[in-house]
Amino acid sequence: MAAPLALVDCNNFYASCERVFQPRLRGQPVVVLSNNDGCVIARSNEAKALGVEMGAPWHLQKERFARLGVVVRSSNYTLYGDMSARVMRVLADFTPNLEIYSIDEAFLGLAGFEHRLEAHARMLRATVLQWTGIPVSVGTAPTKTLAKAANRMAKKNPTAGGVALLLTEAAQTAALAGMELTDLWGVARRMAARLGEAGIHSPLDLRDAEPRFVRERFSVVLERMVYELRGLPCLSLEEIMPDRKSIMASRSFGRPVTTPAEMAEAVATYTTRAAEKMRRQRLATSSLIVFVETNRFKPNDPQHCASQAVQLPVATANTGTLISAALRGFGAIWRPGFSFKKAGVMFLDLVPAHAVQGGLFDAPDTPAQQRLMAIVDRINARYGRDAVGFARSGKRRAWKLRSEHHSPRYTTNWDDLLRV
DNA sequence: TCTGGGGTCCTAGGACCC
DNA sequence: TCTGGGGTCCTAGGACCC
Repeated sequence: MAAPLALVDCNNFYASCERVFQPRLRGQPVVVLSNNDGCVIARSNEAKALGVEMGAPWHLQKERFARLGVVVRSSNYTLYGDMSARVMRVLADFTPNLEIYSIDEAFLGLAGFEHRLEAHARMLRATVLQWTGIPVSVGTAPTKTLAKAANRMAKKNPTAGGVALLLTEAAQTAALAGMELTDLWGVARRMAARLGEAGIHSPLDLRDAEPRFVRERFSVVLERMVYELRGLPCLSLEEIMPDRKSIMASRSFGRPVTTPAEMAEAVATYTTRAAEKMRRQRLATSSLIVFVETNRFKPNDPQHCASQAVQLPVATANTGTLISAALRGFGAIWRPGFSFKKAGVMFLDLVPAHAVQGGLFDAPDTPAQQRLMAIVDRINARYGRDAVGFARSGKRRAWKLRSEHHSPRYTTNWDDLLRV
């Protein structure tokens, strides 16, 4: 059998975070609301038991919540991010192979723990609870897809104690028999409908389907799922988190926005926020999209949803440059006479940005350049963060050198660099 | 009045190249 | 009748996830 892995998932994560800091909320129905307090994005078990739906618009539920005694919290993403980091640090003590999958989930490679998988899972669960106050569920299985299913069992089954293992085919068959297609990781409503048309009505049907048929009729993704359900791993543990491929900042407005000045301000604000996020991840962009939307929930109002891509000559993480580019794009899609509900900015074509303060950015391409960047980083760490940077002029890549004794100059000669 | 904010991957089709 | 074939890149749109 493949080396087992575990999926650890924080229970009702945002609601649990609120409880850590307000213990009196324990045992009470708690919901957390989205930005602008628009709709429900997290529910405690007690709230779920009362029939509170995910995504329920708050303005339609206010009175009902009050009647039922549901405690309502506005979301606090900074807090949740911090709690997430604490949980992940504890998990790192329980495996050498950790993949942080989302703010509240992680996969743990468990090679070497085969002889005590259940005890390990229970110890992990107790430790996370004790050190962070967050309850988690642990699902252990030979593949990620089955670990997801195991995790679901651990959550649903009150006698499981938050831990479930799907290590044998018999256990896997029994578990899948109790699930709907849409309970599977990667199958949502539309895909389930299409599968139904092909005579696949349950997770067991899918597991036992012919992989080639599934690939031809559907996709390679679904074919992989067939194998995963059979216990043959197709999705590996990704311990190194790859760089983001896009970064977005967008918001719905609390009230309709009709003037270009207000819209432009929103675009500038979101651009600033996205640029901050991007710099935190040491990335830069040469391509952005700005978009605006009217209120899609008011079909009788005039609708205008538009987006505009803007290309920059070089990758940058400079807020001013990005704002002026975003506003240029905004100018192309702004139309008077509409009530806008939402706007946003997305950065694409992200490249590693080795920061040059106030300068240009570009990414090292070749392995040789990457090795050189490691040297550059060390020089900068020792002599100040922008002692050496690099830039690009047209298609020509050049290193930008600075020191106390020389004015900045560009070079393509590595030996120059090593003399700095 | 009021309905989230992020992300990823795959596919299909067209342009273009040799 | 047939009208090269293979490869890459780009874009738009769909589907899914947390």
